[in-house]
Amino acid sequence: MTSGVNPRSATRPGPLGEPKPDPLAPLQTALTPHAATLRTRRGQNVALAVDGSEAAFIVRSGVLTLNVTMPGTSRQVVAILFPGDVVRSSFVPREADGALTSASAGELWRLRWSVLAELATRDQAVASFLHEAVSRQMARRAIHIAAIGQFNCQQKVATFLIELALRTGTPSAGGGVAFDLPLSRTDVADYLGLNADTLSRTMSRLRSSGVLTHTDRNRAVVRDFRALATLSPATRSLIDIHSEKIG
Amino acid sequence: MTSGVNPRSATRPGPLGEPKPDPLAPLQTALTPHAATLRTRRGQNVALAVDGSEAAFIVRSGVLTLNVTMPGTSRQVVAILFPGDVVRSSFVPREADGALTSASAGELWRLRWSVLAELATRDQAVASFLHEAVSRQMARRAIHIAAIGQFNCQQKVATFLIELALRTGTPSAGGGVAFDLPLSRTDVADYLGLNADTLSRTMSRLRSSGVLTHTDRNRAVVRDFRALATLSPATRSLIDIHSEKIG
DNA sequence: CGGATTCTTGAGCATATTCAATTGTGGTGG
DNA sequence: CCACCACAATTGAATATGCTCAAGAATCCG
Repeated sequence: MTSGVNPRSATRPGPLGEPKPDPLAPLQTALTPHAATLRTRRGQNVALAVDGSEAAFIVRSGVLTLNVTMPGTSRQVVAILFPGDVVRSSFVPREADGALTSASAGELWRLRWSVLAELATRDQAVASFLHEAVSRQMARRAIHIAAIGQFNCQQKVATFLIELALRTGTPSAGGGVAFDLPLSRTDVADYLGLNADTLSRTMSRLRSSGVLTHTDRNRAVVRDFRALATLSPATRSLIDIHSEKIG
Repeated sequence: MTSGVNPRSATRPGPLGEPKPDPLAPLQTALTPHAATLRTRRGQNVALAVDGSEAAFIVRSGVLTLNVTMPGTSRQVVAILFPGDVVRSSFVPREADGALTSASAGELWRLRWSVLAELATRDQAVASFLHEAVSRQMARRAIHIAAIGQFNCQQKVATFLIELALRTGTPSAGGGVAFDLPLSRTDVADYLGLNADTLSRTMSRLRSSGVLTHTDRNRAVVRDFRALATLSPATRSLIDIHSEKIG
């Protein structure tokens, strides 16, 4: 059974092939004694609170989505979470039907927030990691908000593809970039504030214009990264954020 | 000169009139020795970095907007900042033309981030304040993202009005809620991912349907809060977030 | 009071949505 | 191995919602 689950997700090679060290390695000894390790499968939901009290989650591997559904509207994917990202239960407003959903097989650390906060007061590395993780996520959300609010359909899709290509892409034959699409069309549409039908149409247009190729339903190859890059107003910001994450 | 500047902004009475204690009072002695106090006027821009190094800003009074402009698109207001909110330079991605703009007269504390981070390691109250401030903001952004991504025009406008009414509203004669509109139509439109014309039209419709009244360009009265509340899918979440902020 | 903004409003238009039909995929069991 | 089913994705035609552009009204500020 090789389908669905991406065997590379645990080791996660860097963008365009550069190997990436695990940024959580230094924290492992500090955190693991207090953290529960959760293994998730595609589609699995993770409860946002541990018996009523606030929890913190640290993504070890895989991809998750943080979702919110306001009454009477369809779901909104508030953020796509990658390894190194941190979520607190309180990041999701109450009465908003929040959910943390695994998009691929992966691993999570879960701690009570009170415990993690306590650890942060003792261990400066933990405190600093938390601050930086949250700060990175704020910057990404700023891009996301700008994309949802100001971009047209094609720009939104291009932005999403570039985001993924930079995160999990590897060079493919012919100068392209290949990467997994851990999210379903519906997930992506809910992330971008688009209709799934419209999204599908837009991706088809990208495919027929030669920018994109699908080897598989869950895998894409960007044949012409340059062309794609010019389609998204956020390209420069995304590249910048991504290179920071490494250095 | 009473115009534009809201004389209440310094003391800031709570929602619907309950007096609200200054949540920053306990931190005053810890922070003020290291913070520069900036007084802003409506329309003023605040530089996001202090001579090249990362800065942190804590809103004392007034209202600010955090803006981002991707090349080739119009501006997006990423967040509206109220007293108690914290912003780091790194919350804005590079290459995104970030700006921190004052929407009303107000006061800011500015520190180098390195200094604030250092203070947080010594003083647990500071650390805890930072974590909670960021967490609150994450939750608000989740609502904002859901609003931009999923709501229609009327729902977006209703959501915005409720947000402001809960924040800065005071009961007015006849059971309504009166509050300042510190943002221009264009600002609000950029916040909601709408066209300014469309926004104006929508507010006119609310006005002619009796929900809303304008005494002044920068001041609004919600005559029927219930009716407005039913127009926004995020009402319950907003109320919840707002009541948390007090308790 | 006058000039410059900002806001409002209308008419026509464009983009994305809706709804429905069709095709494609992955998984299951014969 | 194939047939089948359920689900996801694609595609088309009609529609709706919000946008553009332009003109006029209101308000701000010197």
